[in-house]
Amino acid sequence: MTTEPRLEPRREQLLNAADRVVQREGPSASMNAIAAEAGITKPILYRHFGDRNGLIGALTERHTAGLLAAVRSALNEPLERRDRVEHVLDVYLAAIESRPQVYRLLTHPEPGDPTGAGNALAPALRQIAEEITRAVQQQIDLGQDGPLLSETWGRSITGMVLAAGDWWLETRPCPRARMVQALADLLWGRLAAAADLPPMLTAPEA
Amino acid sequence: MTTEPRLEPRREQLLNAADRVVQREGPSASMNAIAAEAGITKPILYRHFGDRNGLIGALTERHTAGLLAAVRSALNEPLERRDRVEHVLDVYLAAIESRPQVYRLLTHPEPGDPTGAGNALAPALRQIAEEITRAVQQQIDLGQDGPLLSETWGRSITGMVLAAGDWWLETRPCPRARMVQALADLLWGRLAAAADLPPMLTAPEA
DNA sequence: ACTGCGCTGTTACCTCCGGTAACATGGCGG
DNA sequence: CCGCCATGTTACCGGAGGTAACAGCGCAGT
Repeated sequence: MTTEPRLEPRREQLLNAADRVVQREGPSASMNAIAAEAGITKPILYRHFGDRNGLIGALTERHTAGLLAAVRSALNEPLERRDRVEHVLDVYLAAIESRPQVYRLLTHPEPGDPTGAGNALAPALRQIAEEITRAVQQQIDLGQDGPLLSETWGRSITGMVLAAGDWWLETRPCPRARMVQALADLLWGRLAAAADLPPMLTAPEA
Repeated sequence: MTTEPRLEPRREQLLNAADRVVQREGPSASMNAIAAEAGITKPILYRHFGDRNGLIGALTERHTAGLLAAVRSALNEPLERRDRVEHVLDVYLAAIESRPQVYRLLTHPEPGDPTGAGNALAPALRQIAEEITRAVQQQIDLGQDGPLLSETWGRSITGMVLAAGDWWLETRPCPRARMVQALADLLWGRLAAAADLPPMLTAPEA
């Protein structure tokens, strides 16, 4: 995105090394470890990327493109609305399932930057949220509240799928298709539509 | 929760100091800074709390109780379902609004612990998620999929409100009541029910 | 052929952090 | 008077991110 790969080959090699280390050790890999994997020492890394945030930023930018493109394309698939939503959910879950370590990096980077933090959504996820917002705005008629609702919902849906996806990856409580159904059902208001259950008595042991 | 306050007064004093520092400097405050605020030096902190995670853990436990109790009570309010949900949302947003730094600590702690991380939901939020799960299970008839759906939805709703709440707190795009409406509308399937918008043509500039 | 420049690389160091070891002090019940 | 226990200290360790200073190498330009 920022520069063509062919123009900065050394940078690409270093990013490849960093990628390998992060796959192996997680996003908290040290700069020393990355430098060692690349067969060099720290100062070179800093020359190329400025600081740690620059490195992991460049690393995430690489992978963000793919996920973002997949989600965007899913959002514009010519399907019935419910099928489209299910498709988007499935694409996201399939992505985090196929390469968990990569997407852990995108979804849960080490904050590091104390300025303006306190945000649940990492940059890659913010981009996804914006994509959802845009899609909602373009495809659905929400009246005059459209802008506020679509902005809110973009972030909300992203946070929802993020939390659900993390939990699903960790505990694998069900196959992917069922998870997609559960999330789509929630968005389709099944929580609101389902019948009441009789209130629990104080002693249900009888 | 773990110990009565009166039994360990020193510990409470230290936690008070830590609290002050975290309010002032955010969750990444150093142990030295906390010790200095308490008028002592590091080793005493480590004697009382073991390590940094112990300290911030004790600190979060303190505040978690209040938020959790508020949410739980809201979940059991005898209202119509929509009103109850709105009430829960409002309680949560009011809480993070009233003391943002405190709830930033609960919702976005410094990970620190590399084992088993990669989870979007901090401990306090996991407890909220469980509370929602329990409420859904007790109050709503979801058929035989109940357990899976309620577990999924508990996490999902928590993640959704977390992301939306963070964004709302940061940018304040609307008053709280409107935010509550936007979120409740999403849960009530308005995304599914709203009318289609005509597909954008390739050149809408004409 | 020499010079300058830009890129690659190194060693050695700084500061700050979480965490620990070793030692000193003071109150208090037996 | 004696332990004992909690309180407190200074001084240190290893490792993190980050930087300064220096060294080689290839390759233009004159």
